[in-house]
Amino acid sequence: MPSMKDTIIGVAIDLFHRQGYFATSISEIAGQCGIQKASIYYHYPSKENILFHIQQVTMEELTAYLRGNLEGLTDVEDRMRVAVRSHVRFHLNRQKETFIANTELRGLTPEHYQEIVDKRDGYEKIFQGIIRAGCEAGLFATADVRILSYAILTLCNAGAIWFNPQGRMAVDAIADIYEKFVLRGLKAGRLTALGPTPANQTG
Amino acid sequence: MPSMKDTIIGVAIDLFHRQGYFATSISEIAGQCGIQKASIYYHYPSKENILFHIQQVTMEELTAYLRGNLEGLTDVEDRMRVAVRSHVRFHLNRQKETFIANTELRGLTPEHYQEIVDKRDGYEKIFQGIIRAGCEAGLFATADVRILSYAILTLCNAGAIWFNPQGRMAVDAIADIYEKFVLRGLKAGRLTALGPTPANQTG
DNA sequence: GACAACCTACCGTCCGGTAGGTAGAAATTG
DNA sequence: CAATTTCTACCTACCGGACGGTAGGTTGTC
Repeated sequence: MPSMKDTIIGVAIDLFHRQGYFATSISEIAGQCGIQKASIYYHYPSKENILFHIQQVTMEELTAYLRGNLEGLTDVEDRMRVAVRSHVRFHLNRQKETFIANTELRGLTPEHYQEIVDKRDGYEKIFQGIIRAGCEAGLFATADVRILSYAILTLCNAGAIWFNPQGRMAVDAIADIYEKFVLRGLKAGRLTALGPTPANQTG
Repeated sequence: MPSMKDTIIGVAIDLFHRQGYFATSISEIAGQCGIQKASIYYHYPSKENILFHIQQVTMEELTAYLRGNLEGLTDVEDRMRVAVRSHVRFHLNRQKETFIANTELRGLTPEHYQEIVDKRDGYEKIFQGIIRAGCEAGLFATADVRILSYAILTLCNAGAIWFNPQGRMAVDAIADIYEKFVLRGLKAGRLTALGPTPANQTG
């Protein structure tokens, strides 16, 4: 049987995901936990702290999962493939938390906001390191590393928005699609020589 | 001199973008417009209606921009390139509005929500049509068309999050990076035959 | 009897929205 | 042309309700 502390987090994750942080009230969380509003404050000091706790744990586990998966791998392409798969898998398996972590930054106090942003930066740096290594090895087409890393991470987040655990697609099948798309997108090679882009895009 | 109706929208776009819809009050919008809270209700019937108006106009203009850019193009690859550039350009040039349209869906009434989602579906269908044509022509690697379209659109949205109009990167340079990444990612070809993916990704 | 884990009852604040009024420009009318 | 009405674009003042959070009491267990 989970502790009430954990139950609160679970309910909060569910509600924040469904309705958003600001649209969810403490009484609502308490109600779904089967306790009164004031009892929430026995376990957590504030509503913001619940949100912060969710984000903190999610970011730490996301990073730990990636590090664990990358451990021992040296080949750049392998590392990139594994990194993408790790990212996608975590986001699909922990759909609600990662969605909250991606969209509810604004509910945090400035200090907590900074802490989460720092954690996210650290996570992104792992991807940027792989991309940079791939570019230097001549394996990836050279482009702005930060832009590429944001692009890849955002792209993989997409899955978490529409993914339905009961739906027809399995996590691994989705990870496959993203992995191939990203690796092809990164790769240098003759396929990149596709001639000039169509003209006349003023706007 | 812009009308007060337009001023309100402009201020609302700015505040919704900076603070979020729920964290922005009507009095705050009114304050920045130099009028009283109640006067807002002379121009718009509700706070939600202001949000809806922003989203509706943005989605309509986004779609019109894409259709205009695609007009007359028949080659699938050309169409995809232009579609990506169109999407990226609009999102960078109309950064605040598109950000709101992407993140503040929850503030809408069910009816208005449905209306915006329908508009977005229509926009996505244009991309899906191009992808499908590319797959059928054997030009693009075959994969789930809907997943690919979400991936591409989300990927291109990424720019609007961090883009700084005063920063070092020009809109066209960013559009270039995304265009190349997406086209490589989509293409069928020998570079996709990269051997099996690294093993052991249990989660 | 100490402490964990709840409860009831309440507070101050803020927010979206409304009621009703007013100054002045524009339109209508004799 | 002058008198009057109508309309636009605002205003002040207020309401009901919800929300985050607090004070302080109660119950059951070690």
